[in-house]
Amino acid sequence: MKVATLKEVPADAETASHKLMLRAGLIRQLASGLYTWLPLGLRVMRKVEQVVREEMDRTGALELLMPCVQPAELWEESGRWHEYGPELLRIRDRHDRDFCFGPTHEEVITDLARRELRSYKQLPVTYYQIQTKFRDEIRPRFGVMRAREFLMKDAYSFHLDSTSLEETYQVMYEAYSRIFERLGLRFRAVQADSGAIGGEFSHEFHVLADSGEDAIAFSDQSGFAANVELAGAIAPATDRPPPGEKLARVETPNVRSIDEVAAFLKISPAQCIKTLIVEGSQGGLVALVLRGDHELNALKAGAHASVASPLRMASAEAIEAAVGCAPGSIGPVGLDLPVLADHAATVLADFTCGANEAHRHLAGVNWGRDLPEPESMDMRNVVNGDPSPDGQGTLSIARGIEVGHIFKLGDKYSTSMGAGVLGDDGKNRTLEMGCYGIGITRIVAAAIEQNHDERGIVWPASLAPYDVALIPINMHKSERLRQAAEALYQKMMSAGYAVLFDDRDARPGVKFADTDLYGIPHRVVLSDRGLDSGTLEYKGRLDKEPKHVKQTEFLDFLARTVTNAA
RNA sequence: CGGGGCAUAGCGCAGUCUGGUAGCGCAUCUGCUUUGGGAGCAGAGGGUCGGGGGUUCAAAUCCCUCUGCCCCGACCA
Repeated sequence: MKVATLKEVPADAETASHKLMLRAGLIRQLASGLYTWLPLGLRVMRKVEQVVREEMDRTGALELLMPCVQPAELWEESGRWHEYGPELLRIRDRHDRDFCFGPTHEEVITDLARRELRSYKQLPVTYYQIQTKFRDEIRPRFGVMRAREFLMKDAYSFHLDSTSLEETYQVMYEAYSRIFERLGLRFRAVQADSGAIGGEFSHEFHVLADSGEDAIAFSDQSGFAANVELAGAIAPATDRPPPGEKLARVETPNVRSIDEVAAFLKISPAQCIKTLIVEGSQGGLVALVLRGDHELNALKAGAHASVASPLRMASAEAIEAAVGCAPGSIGPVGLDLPVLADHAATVLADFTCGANEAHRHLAGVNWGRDLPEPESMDMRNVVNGDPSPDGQGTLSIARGIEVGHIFKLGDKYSTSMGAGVLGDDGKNRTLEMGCYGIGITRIVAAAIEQNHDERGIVWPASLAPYDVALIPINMHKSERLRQAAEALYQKMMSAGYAVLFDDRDARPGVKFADTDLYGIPHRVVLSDRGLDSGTLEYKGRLDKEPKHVKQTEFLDFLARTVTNAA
């Protein structure tokens, strides 16, 4: 192992996986969002690739490889040359022709399909590749978790009709589940928004980890699971209580946020409402009203006809001009803007809100009495304890890292790019498409997020760069130990194990610490002491104490202990 | 892109306010001692102080400018 480990972490690493990948020598940064994969890291990446490839092959998908660099013409055809925005890295060749570095491959595969697929008899078919992608992320972060250049498995399926697409979608769903199981990851498949790639329906696969960037909601009593972006909040079953208090204007000097208001007035945030001003779809502004302890769901709110989509918060100046006060003192009473309220805010009585004057709030406010009944809709993020949208059980919220995403694309690309086949009636039929992605490099980071301790990485067997670390103690002073260690190394290699032979002239503590940092699942220590007693020492990465195993029985012992020998 | 920060040896940092011989820890190399959880001692190498301009007798330090990187928000595998 020629790459040095680091005791100190580069200052710009924040997450556990990023720090550990740098410390253990898996990656080195070249520039923002660009990483070199060092030998140890590459071995892990290849492991992920291998599992993904095996499971894709098992579904009958066919591997191919498309170029990273793609001609602009194809993107013009699909319309995405203009839609995709600055995340698409555009480049020009020596003839001044436009190209991009592919962030995804729908255009290229659809172009291939329209050339190669002639007859319904060739369907259904699924192609996949494991290829480098480039997305010029606004803000790359967390090491390879959100890099600009990354390795992705992307698959595309082609069908005569939506029934066939549905079948393959199911096959992929199951293949994905097997992949993440085999990789030893705790994961969850959830309903998701299909985002910029387009299409009607999709699932995301999330590796569960507290550091995850996504929030996912799942029911304790049914299979319901969805990205919080998408999880419906059920309107409260209870009716609004009748007004019990008189409308009152209260002085709230320098009190702005909901938490500050609640603390100042000694009430619960759930008894306050917050009013957010967003841009309307026809210009102008719209007021969105939520219960104080709830968060706006931009996707839900943006879906309303009168709200600009995607949702855009109004600027402070626009608010000042329309309302006459700064954000922080806004409320729906007497507001000359369309008001949309979340269901949970609609059922509040005697609530507190901004007075549309600096340093003042209103208390004891009631819909219908003090201001018109609002239009009520679902526009908040679900929270822990909400009822499940399918009516079964309550929701829990967990953090997740999105490592896979499957879409039904329908005919979005096949129509715009003219991809069809002849049906059995001799007429041209537009292809139905599905697309299925897995972030190979992101999985490496996600696996570390989920599997590490204070000493370093703890690889699941299927991801470990080596099965076993072989550590001779003071080998450089003992010729018989050297011979024994090398003989054992050869024996283990012949038995099919991937062995990291730490033959450095280093002190044992250094080797132990590095082995733990690398996350090698199994460790074998060979010493003069052991040779004298005919034993070897074995310790699993998470074991507290080592075991002593007779040399003669060692390979049998390994065979029972190491589960993932190649 | 908006907001905030950083840039000094491979890594982590001090020095900058108040201009005057560029430092510390780790890592690296040599020697000796040591050798079961990141050894000790002695010595050594390693820097155009991110780039460019300016002020000054003198700039890591002051001024201008450019660049890179990181963090917080919208996007995504």
